[in-house]
Amino acid sequence: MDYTEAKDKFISTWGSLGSLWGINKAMAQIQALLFISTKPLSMEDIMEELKISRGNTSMNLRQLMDWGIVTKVLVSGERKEFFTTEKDVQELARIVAKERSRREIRPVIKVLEDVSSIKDDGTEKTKELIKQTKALNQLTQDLDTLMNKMVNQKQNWLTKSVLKLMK
Amino acid sequence: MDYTEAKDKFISTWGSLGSLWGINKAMAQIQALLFISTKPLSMEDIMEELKISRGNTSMNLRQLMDWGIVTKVLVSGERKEFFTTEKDVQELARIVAKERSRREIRPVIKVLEDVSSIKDDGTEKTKELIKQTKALNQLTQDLDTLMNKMVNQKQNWLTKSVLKLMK
DNA sequence: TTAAACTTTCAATAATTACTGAAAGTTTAA
DNA sequence: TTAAACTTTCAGTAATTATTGAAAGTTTAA
Repeated sequence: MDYTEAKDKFISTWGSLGSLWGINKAMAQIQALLFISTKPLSMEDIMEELKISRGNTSMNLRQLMDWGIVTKVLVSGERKEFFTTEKDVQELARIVAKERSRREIRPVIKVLEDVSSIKDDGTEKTKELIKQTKALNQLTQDLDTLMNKMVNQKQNWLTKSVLKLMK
Repeated sequence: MDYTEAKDKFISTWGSLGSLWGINKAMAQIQALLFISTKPLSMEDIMEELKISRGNTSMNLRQLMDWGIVTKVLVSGERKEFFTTEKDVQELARIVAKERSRREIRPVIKVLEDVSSIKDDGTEKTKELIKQTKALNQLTQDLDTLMNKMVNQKQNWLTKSVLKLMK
């Protein structure tokens, strides 16, 4: 496997994987491209490399910036904008974990809290609904807490977490 | 909020959340319905409650069974099939974690291994590709290991994990 | 200023994914 | 057996989501 083949394989795999970490294909592919690039890329560069339109590139770069994964960089002497992504995988994972917690997990916890706190009218089905959504709420909150704890250990969070759990 | 409203809210929220844990809407809604039901439900029951077709119900139940989340139960005196889901949230989370590891994470690790082991031709871009995919591979494997460790603590895995990480 | 160089927006369209319903398949009771 | 009761399959269709490209918007250099 040569460079080009490996690069394409990485970008397309990472792209189709986007759904796993909650973003769309183009977004994931742009991030992948920047991730293995040795220097910041312009919109033209990205469009050409991934064969996607200007509009698509613009919208997805914006989203990546909203996530805090990609940043604009100024290249002196150049008028157009250039982009880079966070290059440290652990920092990247931290950002993704925090964003997903904020965007997806918290809102769910809110709904589970509302649903699980309806009035118990004494019927079996109401009791079951309350019991099960309470359990789900507890689990979701615990997982969210756990994730945030891991991710807030800053340096080498993963290694530290693995070590602690080995005991 | 009364029972029906709470139930509908739970089912629809859980359904739109399916993507978070990697399954489609109908699949997640069926699981949600079974999760708060006090007794096993037939295909008819599910179709009627969720207003979905027979075909859709059949296909999604099958998938839920493939995941190991839903099981057929025999109700004596009844000819048709009835279904229940795992009712324990922790066990449910363990199943989902294991399945996602098997279905999604392992295949990615495979690709990352292939890509990161291409021959270093000395160019900067090849070095960068190798370096970055190696880092990603390491991270992915560590997270997978961590997840499996947590989940294999069987009883009260979440609580135990949280406690260990608190230190 | 203004016009060239660049970016963003968004309506139209394409691609993907999910769903339906009827026909084919299977099981069971008589 | 057979026919009623049930489940599965899958081609066609609907719903959703992603993408394009051109017009509108913005910035900068002269």
